[in-house]
Amino acid sequence: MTPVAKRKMERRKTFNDYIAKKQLKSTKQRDTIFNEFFNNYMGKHVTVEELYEGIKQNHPSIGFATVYRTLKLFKESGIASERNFGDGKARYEPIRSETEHHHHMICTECGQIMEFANMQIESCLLQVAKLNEFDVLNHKLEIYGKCSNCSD
Amino acid sequence: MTPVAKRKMERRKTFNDYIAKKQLKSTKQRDTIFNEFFNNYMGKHVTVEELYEGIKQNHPSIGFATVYRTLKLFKESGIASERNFGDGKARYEPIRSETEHHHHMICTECGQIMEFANMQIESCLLQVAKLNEFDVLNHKLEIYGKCSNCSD
DNA sequence: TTTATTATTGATATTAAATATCAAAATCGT
DNA sequence: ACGATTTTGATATTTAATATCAATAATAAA
Ligand SMILES: [Mn+2]
Ligand SMILES: [Mn+2]
Ligand SMILES: [Zn+2]
Ligand SMILES: [Zn+2]
Repeated sequence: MTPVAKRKMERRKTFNDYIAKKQLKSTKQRDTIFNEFFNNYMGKHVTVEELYEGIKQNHPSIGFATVYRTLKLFKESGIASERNFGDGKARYEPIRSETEHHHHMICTECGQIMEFANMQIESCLLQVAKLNEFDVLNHKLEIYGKCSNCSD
Repeated sequence: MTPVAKRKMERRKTFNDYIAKKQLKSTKQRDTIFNEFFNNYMGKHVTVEELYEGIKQNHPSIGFATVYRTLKLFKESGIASERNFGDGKARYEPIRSETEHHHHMICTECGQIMEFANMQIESCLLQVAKLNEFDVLNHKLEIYGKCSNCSD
């Protein structure tokens, strides 16, 4: 089994476990949204509206509210992250592995989003928090500017 | 003259210059809001609503829209920063010096906001950007978690 | 100082994203 | 299959941000 396929199963299990733990129900809609999101938006940062429009193509009966609620569920269960890049719309992205962690550079010109990770920044940050006796739950680092295409 | 008083004059000049350059007008309301904001909210992160409520005490005729627009003007002229800490409300803070730059740790329990600066993080960040040929305009780093009071 | 021009103000309306409501439908343990 | 519980999709509500506009104020010109 490829690592991608393995991760796919893990994610499914995590979600199913969450559903079970919270005494929620498995539904066709949740399945559909799960598949659409994790098959078509890997490495993307999609808004609720965008995902809804995408799903509507093949599943016209699924409502916006259900997509909205299901993405929230993905977030709560730890298989997706919510992001906010300052345009007033929440974005969601699949979490690629249990341990991965990254930040973003957002081109203010063309909207392109680039990802990066940096161990040194992460450890500096934890050190700062420790120094201030601050118990870190999560953090975000965003760089805004122009990508190489747009800064010519 | 104390450094604080000096900075006060600089800020006033920066704002006046901006007003002049953009062919805007000096008004009593802008003066009032300027004084309230820079006298009472140094080191704070105030929402438009909060500042408006504060000003209303002594200046009941000043409207919300004017406070809103004036804070935007402060931002545009470079004497205030707009911040967004994930509660859906924009916050504004006076810029304390031409060169200062800092980030935030936000307690998700009590809402306390702590500031910090870290040169190492800043240089790592610029290095990452350079590597990706990304032209940095600005960036933000926020740490969410529990402050020492709240994590007992 | 009066007048003309242009910008500002404050009240109110609009927008847009997030979230709440609710009756009908679906799920699931028995 | 039944009954309890949750979900769904349509729609309504909320809220912060922003737009509109007639009355007013600030500045420039005469
Ligand atoms: Mn990402
Ligand atoms: Mn600050
Ligand atoms: Zn770009
Ligand atoms: Zn706290």
